[in-house]
Amino acid sequence: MDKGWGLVLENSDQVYGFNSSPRLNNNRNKGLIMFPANSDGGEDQTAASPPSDGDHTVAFREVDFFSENKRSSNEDNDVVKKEKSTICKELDINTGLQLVIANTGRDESTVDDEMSSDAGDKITRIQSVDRKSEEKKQENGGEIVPRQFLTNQMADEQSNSSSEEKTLCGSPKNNLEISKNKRIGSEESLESPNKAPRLDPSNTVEQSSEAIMRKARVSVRARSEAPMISDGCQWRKYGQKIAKGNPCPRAYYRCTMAVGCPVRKQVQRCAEDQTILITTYEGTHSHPLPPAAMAMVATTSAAANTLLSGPLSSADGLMNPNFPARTIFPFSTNMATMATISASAPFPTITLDLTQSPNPFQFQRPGPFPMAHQTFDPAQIPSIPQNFGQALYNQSKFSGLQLSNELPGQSSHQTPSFADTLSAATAAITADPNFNAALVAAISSVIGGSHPSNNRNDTLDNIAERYS
DNA sequence: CGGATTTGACCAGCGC
DNA sequence: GCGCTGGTCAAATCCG
Repeated sequence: MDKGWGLVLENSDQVYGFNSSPRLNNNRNKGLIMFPANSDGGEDQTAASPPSDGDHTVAFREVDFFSENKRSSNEDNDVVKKEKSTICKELDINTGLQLVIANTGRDESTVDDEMSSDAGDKITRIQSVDRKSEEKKQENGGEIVPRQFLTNQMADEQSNSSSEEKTLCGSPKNNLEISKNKRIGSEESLESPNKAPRLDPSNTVEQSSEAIMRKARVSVRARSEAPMISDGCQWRKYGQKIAKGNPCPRAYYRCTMAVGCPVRKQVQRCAEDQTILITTYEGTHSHPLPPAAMAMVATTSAAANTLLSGPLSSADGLMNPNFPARTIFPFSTNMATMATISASAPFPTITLDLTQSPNPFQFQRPGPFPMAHQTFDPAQIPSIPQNFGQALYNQSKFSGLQLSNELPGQSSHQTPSFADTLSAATAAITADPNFNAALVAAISSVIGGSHPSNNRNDTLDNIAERYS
């Protein structure tokens, strides 16, 4: 993984100029996005073989949602490498299970105390017991899945894990849901486009690491009539399927920026709300990326790391099993999911929900940014490399955003909450040329980006103190 | 003509 | 073992 991770501000022109492929300029594979065009828009927005947007005739302003005008720094690269290295170490011990174990342990402690009071014990057991049988036990009710929330959605997910997208769509108000993998085979099948044999537990660390990275998914939900989100990478559609429970077809794309790049993404519209486009990224690019793609890559990769970084560090204070999920995430009813770490899905998935506002992409002006009423503590999500977070933070500042970890109940006149940040980012995205930076900043917050001006640990401590 | 998309077929995992 | 489902392949087709 030689791509950069840090983000450095650059001229956004470069971003938009990246996709030079004629295809990308016409109605094919145009990743893009999300804003209904202004009345005077006039841009040709025919969707290209969208998974399901054939019915959408509205013209939209094409926007490179994730195109980024930043470059990575070597420092950030190092940081990421370190984190990956950590994962590898874990994998070295137990390649196939580590991811699940790690996530399970972390999430259960992060999410729900009632269900995870015995987190440590579970981790131990899971490590020494066949995961399949373990899951079976849990699913049979003999043992509650610790990482899941006590929500209806959770029940739904346990009974129906066929589609993470569906799950997410079905309960937009759940801000954080955590679970674990259920299927390893399918995950591993993705390891190789050519149906490579399943991973052998004795595989090299590198292989396992890659496999794990591929398992992690980052899903982005956003209202968009456009067929696909532009993220700066070049994608080639290689399949389309009608997934159960969703009349909208799911399109499969593969990164074509480099031969053999394992990154794939799925694009599908939400069954409940077809204006919501769900883009799920999976894998790690095996090639240098253009600035335009940095943001998304950094985001998804960081998110993936978040999911895969192993048992949460106690330093983060997230291991406290006494955290009532709903207390930590007292989301208001009028706000959709901000960030979701899904476990019922076949893969550990973190969902970045950008559908907060009725239609965040219809925002007319950049500021003042709308303040969300819900709060989301980024600290509840395992951290990503500090430098990365710093870079994003700096970027966010550049975009006129402020990141914070406001606690639930805290007055918004202090620093904006995560939700605020995301909302702000969303708003900025809709009207600010630097929207990319804003988005990245917001997302980075979701996935744990840190920044010096916010006392993340203090926030956690406060939470722990308040709710433990 | 080259590259991307379409789409039916195929494969593997999972549940019954 | 069989059927269902998700994911992928690859030939046919489309398009600039």
